[in-house]
Amino acid sequence: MKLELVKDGRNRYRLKRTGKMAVEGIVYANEYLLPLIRKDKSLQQLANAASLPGVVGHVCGMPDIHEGFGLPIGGVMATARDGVISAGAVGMDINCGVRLLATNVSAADLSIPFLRKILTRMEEYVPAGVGRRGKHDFITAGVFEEVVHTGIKSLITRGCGRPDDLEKTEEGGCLPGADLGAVSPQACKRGAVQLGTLGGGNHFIELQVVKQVYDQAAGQSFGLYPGQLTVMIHTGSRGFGHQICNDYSKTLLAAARKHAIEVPDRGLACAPVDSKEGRDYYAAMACAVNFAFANRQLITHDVRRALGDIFACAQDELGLALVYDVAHNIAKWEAHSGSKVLVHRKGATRALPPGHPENPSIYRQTGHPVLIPGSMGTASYVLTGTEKASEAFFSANHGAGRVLSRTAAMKEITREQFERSMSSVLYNSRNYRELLDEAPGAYKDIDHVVETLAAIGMTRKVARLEPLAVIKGKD
DNA sequence: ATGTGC
Repeated sequence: MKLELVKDGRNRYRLKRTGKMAVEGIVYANEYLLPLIRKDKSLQQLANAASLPGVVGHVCGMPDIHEGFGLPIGGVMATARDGVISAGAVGMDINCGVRLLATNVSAADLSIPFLRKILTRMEEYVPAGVGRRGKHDFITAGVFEEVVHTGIKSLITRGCGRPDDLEKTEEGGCLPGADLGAVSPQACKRGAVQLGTLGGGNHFIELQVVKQVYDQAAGQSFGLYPGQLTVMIHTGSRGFGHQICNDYSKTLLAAARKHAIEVPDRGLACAPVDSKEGRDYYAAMACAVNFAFANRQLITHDVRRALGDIFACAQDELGLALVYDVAHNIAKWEAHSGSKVLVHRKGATRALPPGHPENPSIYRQTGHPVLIPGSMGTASYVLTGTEKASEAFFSANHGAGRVLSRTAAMKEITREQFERSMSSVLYNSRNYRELLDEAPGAYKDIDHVVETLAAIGMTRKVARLEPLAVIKGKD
């Protein structure tokens, strides 16, 4: 199948309908990003998604798009009530997402040894790395079950958080419709012991400094100002979501066959939204979504404790207010152009415009914060959405996006390149090879990625954050 | 992303 990508305005391309595509694709890229996007199977994967039953509007590729399992990472696909739901279009790490905490501390006052002390204490409190288990004894099987059904509220009522954390989390930290009855015993077994752990790969806890505020009003509303120390947390649903995605990829493949749905790629295995298999996947996915919100909540609690310890003061003297928490691997029912559609975002962030009723009331005027983590040596951004993003179901990119696979990064990036790219950032590893697959050189240029949408008014830049010190999971 | 495994 020959794919045709036609430029249609600045930084915007239409992927024309061909073969079995029911809708067109839209891809956002500038001149630097477009050749990178053409290098892998992203466009073919978008075209595959466009052929699924009940897909509506456009399938969209964000500027950080790259090849994934089924739907590309950086992809958005919406389906109607009579359409399908796909686990591969949500991703392996269900509700992978980002949180930002704002301190009232000036970053310039912090010495390198002091930052190192904070890193060490955070590492003590938050287990990091593949397969690690959580340290909080109160997370019994009963609490786990409560958490997956009620999200972050159950942790906040147990003293692991503040009341205002609730309204500063997407969906209030709980996606409705979760049912642990739809989750395999194996997934429960993995999940119950992993709450409050960081994981590996691109997950991190990072100390940052607000380098620039572009939008004073939004910056003020979000509590951000130049020179301020912030903490960013990037993690997801760990082995729990991973197991659910694997389990349901098989279930949904069989279901597609049963319902006579032609699946263009097993990564896009799917079932009708309104079938037993479709409803079960949604109920299981919602469990993993709530687990991931709770995971970031518990890590937030541990980060607040760690900073309180090292600064030797009460936590709230340091501020440490939650700015916001966004999901970037999720499927949700949302109203778009007057009808409810199931928006699958995989490596894409919801970005509601100012005034949109789904914004939390404290951010109604500005639009909620959209958090975009860079790679570990590069800047992160805080953005807001705009009305112009409606064609993308109010979505923005989710990060920088890979440009080298993990294996390619291990082969191609030298020690000198790694050390140069990390020269101004503290990190928690003695051996650079442990972090090579996450080197800044393995990622696209975050400034290009963010600018691609900002330049055409699909997002507005609010603040740029630069890394000071980072904890990554190591094996 | 992930006990990196059908």
